[in-house]
Amino acid sequence: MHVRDRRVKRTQNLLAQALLALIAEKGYDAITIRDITERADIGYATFFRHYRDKDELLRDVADVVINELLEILFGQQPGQEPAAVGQLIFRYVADHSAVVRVLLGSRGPASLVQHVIQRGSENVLRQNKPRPDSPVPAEIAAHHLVASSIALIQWWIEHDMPYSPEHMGEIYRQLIVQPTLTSAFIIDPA
Amino acid sequence: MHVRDRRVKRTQNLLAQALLALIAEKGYDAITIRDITERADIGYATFFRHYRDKDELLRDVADVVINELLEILFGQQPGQEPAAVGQLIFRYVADHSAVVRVLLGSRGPASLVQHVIQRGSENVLRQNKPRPDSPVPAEIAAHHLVASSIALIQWWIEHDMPYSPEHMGEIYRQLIVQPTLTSAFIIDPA
DNA sequence: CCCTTATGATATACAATATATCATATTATA
DNA sequence: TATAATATGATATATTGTATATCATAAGGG
Repeated sequence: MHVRDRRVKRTQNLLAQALLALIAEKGYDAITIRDITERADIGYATFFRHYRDKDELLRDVADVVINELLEILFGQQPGQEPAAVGQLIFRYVADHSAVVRVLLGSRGPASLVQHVIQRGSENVLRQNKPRPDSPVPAEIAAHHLVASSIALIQWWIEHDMPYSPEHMGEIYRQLIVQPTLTSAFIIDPA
Repeated sequence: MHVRDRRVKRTQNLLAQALLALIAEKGYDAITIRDITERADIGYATFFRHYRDKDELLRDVADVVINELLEILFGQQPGQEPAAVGQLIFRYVADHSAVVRVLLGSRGPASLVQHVIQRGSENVLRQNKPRPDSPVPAEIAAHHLVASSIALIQWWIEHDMPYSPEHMGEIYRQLIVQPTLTSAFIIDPA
């Protein structure tokens, strides 16, 4: 197992941190590559030795967070208490609000949110059994579940988290999880 | 009432049509202002006599469609059949799929979708009476209703509309309208 | 019909991307 | 620790796209 050159790791870390800080400051679109390299105190040309463009760096940064969140959401036993899962989500978001705000917020690129929805839907479909007689196709239900979860998180973050994670978990259950599960999936109790 | 100079109207129309065509072809971000003016067969500098930048032109174009859609959704009597409203939405989308695909699709900018959600939520709140004892705040319910409607439309469009508007209307009712209304609003029958 | 104004064509300043080169410093590893 | 490999910094440069200014011409309004 090769440990990559420390210089590379250092550079990429500095670039990632610089990008996150800058998105929070002025939004993704307004950032130039020179902004990033100056903030990271890295030579301008060095950026292109690691990433083709801004988007590639962002994807790299985002993957870490996305995998972490998906792990929390789907890394556990299926058939778990839906309310408990909701609390877990909003606790995680609260604990990582700086980064999540950047990645899911309106200041980040839309493509990222689409990517998260894509990966989340696949997980939902993998872990839930569709109800055969439902007029709501499982694919749509999964997409709805994930997309509206993200929308709810976005609302919460953009309004500076005015309700507790517990409260949001309950809202999440009532507005999203319960209706989706009952109308499109078979609920298997533990 | 002043009728604006015909030349202005003509130029802005040409720019709008060019933008829509180009977004469909290669996505919003990839478009340059020179692309637009060449497609519209308009002088490059002329663009800036009408719009500050690409985004301003897009907003101008989008407002027409957004107002039309909101008119359909909320211009009618409240307490209407939810299923009927759902069908209206998906019929409208089907009839204007080229433009809607551009405006709500992944190739357009995220800010537009946020704007639609914002305006839609305000309308929902204005036309529905919140249930006082609900753990789900009306503001969140309204946001959820609109945001997940748009997500559903996006799914439908991006999958080339595999189900009929009637079927989508039923899915819409079951997955979104019914749960949202029952958990956060007072349903008043006609 | 005449005056106003929108447009086209063109030039130019400027900002940002993307690549190339070469000397230097850092790292891996034998 | 010595040596070879390579990542980095600094710099130059080509390219692309934005944004503004100017002036002659054409189109439209009253």
